[in-house]
Amino acid sequence: MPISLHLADDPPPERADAARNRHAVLAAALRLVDHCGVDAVSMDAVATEAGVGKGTLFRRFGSRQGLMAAVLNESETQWQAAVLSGPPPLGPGAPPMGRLLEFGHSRLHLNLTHAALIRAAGRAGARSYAAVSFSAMHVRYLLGELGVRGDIALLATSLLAPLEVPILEQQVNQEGISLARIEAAWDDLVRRVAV
Amino acid sequence: MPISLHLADDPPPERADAARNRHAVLAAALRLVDHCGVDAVSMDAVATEAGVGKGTLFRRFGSRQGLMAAVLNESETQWQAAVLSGPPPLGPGAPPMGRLLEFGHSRLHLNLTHAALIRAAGRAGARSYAAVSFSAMHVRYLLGELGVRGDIALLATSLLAPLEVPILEQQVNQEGISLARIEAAWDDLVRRVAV
DNA sequence: AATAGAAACGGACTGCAGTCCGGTTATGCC
DNA sequence: GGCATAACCGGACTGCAGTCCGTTTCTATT
Repeated sequence: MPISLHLADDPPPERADAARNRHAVLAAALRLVDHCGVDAVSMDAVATEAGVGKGTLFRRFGSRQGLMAAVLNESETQWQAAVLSGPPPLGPGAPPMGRLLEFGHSRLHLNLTHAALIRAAGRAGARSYAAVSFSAMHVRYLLGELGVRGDIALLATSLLAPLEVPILEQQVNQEGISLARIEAAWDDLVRRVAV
Repeated sequence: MPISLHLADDPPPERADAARNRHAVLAAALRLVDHCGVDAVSMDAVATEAGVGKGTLFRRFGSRQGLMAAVLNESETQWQAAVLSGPPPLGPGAPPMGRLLEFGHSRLHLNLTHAALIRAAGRAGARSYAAVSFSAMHVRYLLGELGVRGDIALLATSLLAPLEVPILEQQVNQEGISLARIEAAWDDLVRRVAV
């Protein structure tokens, strides 16, 4: 009596020790990142903290960027859930324009909060595919609801681009622009784009 | 009878051997980058090719990013000259909207052409300060000419953001979007923003 | 329960970015 | 022209990302 069946064999099932090690590595990485800051965490340190060999880290996560992307994914998943099914105006229930503006503010703050981690994750594995494509999909949907005409997909990209980490960090750290002003400018941009 | 006077002593004058070495390093780096591609060029290789020690490279350019930024700067300078004083519609003489659209297309192509170098230059020294601030300044100026109302500085940033390398590479390499479509979408964005 | 085979493990190994310090060379002054 | 000083030079050294391969551990089958 098998406890879990494995029907479509495309993804070969993960071995028990592999799963255990993956969780140990993720927990160790999260611990070290919280404690020392992203940039001070080396792969050797994570391996030692997790009690595994270095080869294991690279086998499971491919690279340092991949590991950081996996750590980042923990919080991104929560945020995505809040967008898809949390309370309005971020979640469903509010009018589309209200949701869109709230979405931008929320993403802006999240990008600044996780700036170092997002940078360390680079474009490996999860980020440029999970976070970016989720956000793009959601903005496309809201632009559709608003009845915006034109190349919705690229308009969505254009609205998300000014919220990217390097740009926000330039504005906040180099030019000393306040968050309130950035939010207001983004609201203005959205209103101009959304007819 | 001194050949060159040095009036304001704030920047202490560069020693002759230092200048010679800097040119040798830049020439060697450019040669190697053209020949092997940016990512295959190591600092040791540049030092050997230029016939100097590794310490010299790091003294003059600070980091690999700094060296790549210096290499990049050679072509950026040419482009800036074309924008400021070249033939219209990129240079002065054309109506502002025409210049703005041409500027975007030009920057888009340049960013894709130099994508690897721009990425390697990161946000060191020149890029996030020369190229970005030059572009921002120019777009602010054109938006002013167009009579656009609002937070011109941040609107300029918002227009430039979708032209950044990571976003263009995602669109072109991952999603297979054509350059023509990206150009058209940017034109559309500009027209929506510029009232 | 024993076994065969495949997948995962781990630590020694490589290559590169960046640092450091003793030696060298240019410049300003006498 | 000679000398003192400060800047520059260069290569050996460190630490980390990523690789490789012999060894161990799991799982399916009988």
